[in-house]
Amino acid sequence: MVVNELEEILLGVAKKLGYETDSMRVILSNRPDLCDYQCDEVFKLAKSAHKSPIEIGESLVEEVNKIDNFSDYFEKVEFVKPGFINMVLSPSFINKLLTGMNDNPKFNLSAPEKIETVVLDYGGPNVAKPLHVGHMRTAIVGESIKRILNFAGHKTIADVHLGDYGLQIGQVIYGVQKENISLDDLTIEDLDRIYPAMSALCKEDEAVKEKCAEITKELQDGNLEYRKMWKKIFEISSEDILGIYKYLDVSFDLWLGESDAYPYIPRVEKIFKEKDLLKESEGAIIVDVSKETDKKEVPPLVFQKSNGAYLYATTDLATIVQRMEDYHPDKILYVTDSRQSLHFEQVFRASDLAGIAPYSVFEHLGYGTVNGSDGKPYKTRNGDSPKLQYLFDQAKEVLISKKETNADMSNEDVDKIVNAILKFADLQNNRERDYIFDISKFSEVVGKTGPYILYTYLRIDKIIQNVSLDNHKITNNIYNNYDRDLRLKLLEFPVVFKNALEYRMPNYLADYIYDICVLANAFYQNNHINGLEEEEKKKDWVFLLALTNRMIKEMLSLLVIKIPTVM
RNA sequence: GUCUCAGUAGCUCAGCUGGAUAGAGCAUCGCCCUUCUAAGGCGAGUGUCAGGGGUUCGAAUCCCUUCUGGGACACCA
Repeated sequence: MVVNELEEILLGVAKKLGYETDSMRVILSNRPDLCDYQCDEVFKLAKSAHKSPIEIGESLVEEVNKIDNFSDYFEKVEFVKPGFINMVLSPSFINKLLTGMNDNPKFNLSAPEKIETVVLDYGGPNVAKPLHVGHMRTAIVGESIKRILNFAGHKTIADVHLGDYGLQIGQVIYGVQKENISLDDLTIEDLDRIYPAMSALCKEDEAVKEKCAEITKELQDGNLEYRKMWKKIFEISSEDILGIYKYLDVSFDLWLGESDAYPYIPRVEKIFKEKDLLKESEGAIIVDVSKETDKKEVPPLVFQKSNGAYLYATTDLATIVQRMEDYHPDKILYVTDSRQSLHFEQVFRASDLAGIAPYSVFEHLGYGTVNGSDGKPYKTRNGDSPKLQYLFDQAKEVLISKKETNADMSNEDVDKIVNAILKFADLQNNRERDYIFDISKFSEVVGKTGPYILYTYLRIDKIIQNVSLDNHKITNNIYNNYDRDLRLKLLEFPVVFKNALEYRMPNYLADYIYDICVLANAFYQNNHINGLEEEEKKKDWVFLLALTNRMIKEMLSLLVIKIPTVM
């Protein structure tokens, strides 16, 4: 990639001059009026060499200007006080890199040093409760990170990890019994109603809470009647969940859940017992996961409740055993609400203590709490959060009302655009931040939105459709600043992607796609291609736009967004 | 109480692995459709980057501290 090549040149020069350094870090210019790329290492060299940065910078720049193939890389390299090396790339360098990107299915992205097997745990819907906005977040962020990992060349295994065996099931079973609904008549609407009601009731009534816990425990112990009810609830919910994931184009390799971890619990118990890690405390079995170095108090992990039932932490540990045995992953990533960070800290530590999987295998990728426009968190347990389906319907309605012709679009295209609206609105947020959910913002179709990206793609597509490139090799020319800006932006891809991958931040890609689209819009509106008589220029530009669109399409797919046929 | 995350333009946010003049979208106000799709483009204005200290040649970014708000803190997930 660009920065590597530039770094190599500068490092070579620095070493030739006898400066002791092993890296000359080059970054994208933050003063595009002055240069394309900059290097700020002069300050550090000055410190270690006990010389003035000006002296060092000027000597470096002088030497760079003397290299044989200078014009293969640069148009200009200059030193600017107090210590910046400013580089302007030559057209031939830019175009050489673009050609390389065009010839490479991954746009010159280098292969990973080690191909890792990564298990991703996202989605995590509770059977028994309707999917709400928070579930879209985990599904989309998780799916996007999965696709980013795959694009980078890693191997992924995505597990939906259904919440299908915890207390919430006990609550729903209790509710179904209480309302005396026969299993054959049970519907998703019943579940939507019963879960929030029972959840609220448990908070008020201790006796009901105990009863629900009791049911949960008996279900886990194999009570046939409860087992039958569980199966039915599971089936109804799964159908609903599958439908929504299908709509969102989110898919999983494994459709497992907490219940599938149960067979592994005896083994987990044995491992912990052998290491003498299980302690009794207040009737419950716990694992002490605190460390002396802890700044805060880390409470023990509750392995088994005093009534004998198992909890989230135990099934998570059992799931880790299962995953290590079946897939030997290098990493296990969990995409959940960041409020669960303490829980995962406990589980990761317990796993490490017991030698199931070392702490370094795990990453908890937390995302911000879903808040309302008033800044307060949605109380999902009380059913206050809007259902996901409502969100889809709302976005669709706004979309259709936006343009008369939209009513004539195929359902398929409408769905793709609705997906683009929601996902781009979601993924352009930094996933770690709290998430203000505002339905009008999530139905927005103008500005920095999914539709803007799709619109740009389709316009470009229309322009390039009629020109055949016949293996055209771009010339050494760059024709104007609109043109140059777009070319330079495309070169940033490997760095942007690398950051998105390393930090697991899809919003880096979202921002980047948007930047490309802004420049592409400016480019084609100021440079008419159709009717151009200069054949080479025309083909150069079509080449550029074709590459732009290929990249947009590929990156949209990393954001789980598909392109419609028309808009 | 302890820990933790945040506070950036009127609103919603990006930037935070330290760099030169802090960026987008929305909203507001102009201009551009007989011209490859106006869901677009061009132009205009707005900031004590919560306050205070520190480290550094250089801080929105790192450290300390105060204020404000969110969240977590063993038998929920």
